[in-house]
Amino acid sequence: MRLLLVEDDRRIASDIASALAAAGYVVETARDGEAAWFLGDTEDYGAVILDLGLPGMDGLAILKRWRGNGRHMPVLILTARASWAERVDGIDAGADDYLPKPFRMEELLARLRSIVRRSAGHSSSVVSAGDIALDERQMKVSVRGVPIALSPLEYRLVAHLLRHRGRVVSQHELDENVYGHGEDHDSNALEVLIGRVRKKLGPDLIETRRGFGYLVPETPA
Amino acid sequence: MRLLLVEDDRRIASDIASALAAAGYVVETARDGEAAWFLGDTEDYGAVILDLGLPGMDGLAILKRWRGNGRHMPVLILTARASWAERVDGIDAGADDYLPKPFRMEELLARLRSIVRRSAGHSSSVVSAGDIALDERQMKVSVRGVPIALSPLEYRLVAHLLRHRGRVVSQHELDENVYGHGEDHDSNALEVLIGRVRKKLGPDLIETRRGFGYLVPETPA
DNA sequence: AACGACCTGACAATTCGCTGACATGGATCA
DNA sequence: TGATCCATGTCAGCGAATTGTCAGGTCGTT
Repeated sequence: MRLLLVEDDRRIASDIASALAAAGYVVETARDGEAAWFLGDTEDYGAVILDLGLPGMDGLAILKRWRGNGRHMPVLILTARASWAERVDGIDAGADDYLPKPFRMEELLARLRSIVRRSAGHSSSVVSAGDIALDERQMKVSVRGVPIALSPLEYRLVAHLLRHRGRVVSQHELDENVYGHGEDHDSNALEVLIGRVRKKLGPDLIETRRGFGYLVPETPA
Repeated sequence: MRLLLVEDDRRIASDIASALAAAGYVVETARDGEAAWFLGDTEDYGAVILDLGLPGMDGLAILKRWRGNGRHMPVLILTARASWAERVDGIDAGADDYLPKPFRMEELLARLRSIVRRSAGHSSSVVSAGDIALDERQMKVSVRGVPIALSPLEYRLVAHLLRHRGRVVSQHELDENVYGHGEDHDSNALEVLIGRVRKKLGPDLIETRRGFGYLVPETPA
């Protein structure tokens, strides 16, 4: 999953970014309000982590402008200011959650999982489709209860497809969420990856929609 | 909106209930775990406010059982225990938000608004005309429930016609929406495409309006 | 009847996605 | 250091699906 991290302090940003990367996310960072606003408005992220103490543009104003433009990705606000009035403001501005500094990285990850899960309309950190189950907390995939070892890229691919099961996901969207970004697309790396995942998880999990993308069907019970 | 408030302390329960009532909610209260679990499992609430310090049954266990039974209403957890580990547990159990006591009533209301807002906003994206149903999320077309495989161009054609069913769509408009733009057509590619779609979905779906374009009637059959 | 709009079947060129084989490069360990 | 494994990218080729073209046919309108 692709995340936007908005944090002006380089040290903190890199700490958070590496923790997120270790948890399997693709992270992009913005260090000022302008960049944050532009990226959040034009790119698609699975979630945004937004520090309110920004130079250039107020974080809440950015959030409100995103929401005003119909951007609905989940947003987790970070701030040193922890008064309840601030929290109310943040939540009413359209934030999905609010985390006061200092915080434990574990809590950040838990809240992130929560808002992502919620925005996908699920209530468990385990998603399943057919015989396949994905446990996002443990980053573990199993087929009929048998755990299957996946490489990092394979895991991201499966995770994104399962989070969006029941919907056709374009190759471009997969590119963005599995690989970082900016890859020249004269390569068939994605197709190879799909093939490898199919070999491991069975050929029926991922359907091809020629010309459009891939689909993991919703399990019809 | 109808809410379930789970809180064993009568004093606190009535304080919260009256604040919620003042904000325009209809509130029902459960004072022990058994009642809470039963009500949450059988009734439909817009949201649940769940105090963890319950007699009878642990709040998190109740929440997990709800989620396990497919109850997806938004849940806001209240608790005096405010350690980060507890919060992580609550969120991972499927809570939508977590509010440590003591709290301001304004913050409770703000968080409630937030989780309710979040849980709304799920639309179906299925269009149908007569026997034909189009699921735009899955890019799937079915006739009388039987899924039919369509090529990309065929799908775009059907999608555009169904989105604008009940009105005549000109060949030019179809050209623009099915193919990119700028095609000189001395070709009858579009007519061929129409033919192929009719062969797959039945000859009655698309009517020809000679000299004007094509029409998918609002509800044939 | 004549004309033009539209339909149909057949065919060929092209595109698309899949696969197996190989190359690269980083991590690990003796 | 060198051997080895694993993850991943690249490439070439295959096979099938897709789609434009064309050559008639059909139908409706005047």
